[in-house]
Amino acid sequence: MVIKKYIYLCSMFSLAEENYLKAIYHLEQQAKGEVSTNAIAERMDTKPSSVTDMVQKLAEKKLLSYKRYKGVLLTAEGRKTAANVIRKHRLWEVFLVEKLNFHWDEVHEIAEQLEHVHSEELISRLDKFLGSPDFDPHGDPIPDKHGNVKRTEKKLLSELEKKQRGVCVGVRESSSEFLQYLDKKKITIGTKITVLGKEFFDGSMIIQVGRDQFFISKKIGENLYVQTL
Amino acid sequence: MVIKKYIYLCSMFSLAEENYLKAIYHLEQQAKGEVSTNAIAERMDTKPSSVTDMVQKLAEKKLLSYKRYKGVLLTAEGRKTAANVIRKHRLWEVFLVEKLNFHWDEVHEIAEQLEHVHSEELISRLDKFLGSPDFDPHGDPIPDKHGNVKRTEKKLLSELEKKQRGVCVGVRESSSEFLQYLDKKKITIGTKITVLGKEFFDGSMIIQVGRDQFFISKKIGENLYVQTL
DNA sequence: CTTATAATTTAGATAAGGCTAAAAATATTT
DNA sequence: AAATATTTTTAGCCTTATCTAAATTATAAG
Repeated sequence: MVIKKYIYLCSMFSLAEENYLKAIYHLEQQAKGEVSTNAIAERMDTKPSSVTDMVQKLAEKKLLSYKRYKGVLLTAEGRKTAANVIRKHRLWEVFLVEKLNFHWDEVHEIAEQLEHVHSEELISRLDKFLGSPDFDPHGDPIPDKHGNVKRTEKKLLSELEKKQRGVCVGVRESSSEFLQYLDKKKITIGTKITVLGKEFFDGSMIIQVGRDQFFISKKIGENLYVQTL
Repeated sequence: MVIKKYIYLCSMFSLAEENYLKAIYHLEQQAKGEVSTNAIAERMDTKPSSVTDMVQKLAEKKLLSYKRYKGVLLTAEGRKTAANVIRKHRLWEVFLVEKLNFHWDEVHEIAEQLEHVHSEELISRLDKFLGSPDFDPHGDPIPDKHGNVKRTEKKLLSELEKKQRGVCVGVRESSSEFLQYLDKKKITIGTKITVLGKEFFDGSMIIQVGRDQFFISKKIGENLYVQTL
């Protein structure tokens, strides 16, 4: 019965470290370039001073590069580690939705715990059990075991087909009216959009944004860039 | 993104607390009466002084009764909490073996992590998904959601007399070495065993398993539970 | 090109959980 | 019943991950 300690000695990173790496990974994606201490603190609902401490620790472990007052960037090692946590998170989400019939908006916080269970073998078998899915229930891509993510090209929202999902990555027209419209509909960079229906004859669509579902005209769809998921 | 903290606020007990309760629960079973600080320390591979600290904390939370120098006893609340952790552990073990095709001697340490994932709904759905099993892959009973355990009339193989028969229902020691030994001898849950001979002076036995007959030492017989036929 | 503001870091503190060494209580011998 | 041995507890310290408050650096404004 000397098993408990063994587990934690073997798991290379602590829960907190994994959560920091994951947060930084996500922040690096959306805002290319160094990630600021403040941004990390905000995302993790913690204080900037705490972030500084942890970031210094992670820098010592070569998981990221850090220069004071300059922000951080994950190293290859750090990025791979983060991707692996995200891989676990998303695979568990698939499990929860596909096998345990959870609704896709109920699974996040449970997966948030499951992602920290350490066992390569477990994840390998879970992946196989689920049929090696490429996307989680929210449409986010599942990194492979090497931490590589299938990158998708950006398209116009109007190019998506029914049931496809995309993340808003930009606009083609940036008129005030259009941006105000997007604002009203709570669409911004990073917002995930699901196409629920598409009308052939006028190019209009029914889309889902967060929990809201609504109608958009062809003109809207042709002015919004998305990255398919 | 304020989810992380919520989880830990909502989970009433820490990882360490749950592990203590579980250890004390198991110790209460085998050695009726108060459980000593030392016994807990030994089982948890920690120091008696650390146990004293934690035990005082758990006593304040009314999970156990504690008088210094006298040992501890779980309260109804503490016992229920421990049983719930054990329920989760054993359900996950069933999942790992039945669904992910792990071998029964590989699942303990993974379940040791999974048991601390907090979500009543998750366990309820997992239980249903697995067909509400009554026993884990080692033959140990799975407590119900109220913490009640179905007690079975199980004996140690070593308690059987010559010519008696029994079905293997579990193991007392679940070390990897022991489980692998059983595997080599093709003994698993449900295997029928016949005692062909018993040596008084060293407690060894000759048993029949399927068509094979072989010798087992006292130590083997004292770590294998059977239900007499 | 200074000054004001915002972002970031440092210093010192806290809480959880654990450890060592020493003290105190209980058990066991003689 | 006293002496010794064992068990248990106390006291004080360590580490991790967090916080607050104060100091520092960068950035923006005048």
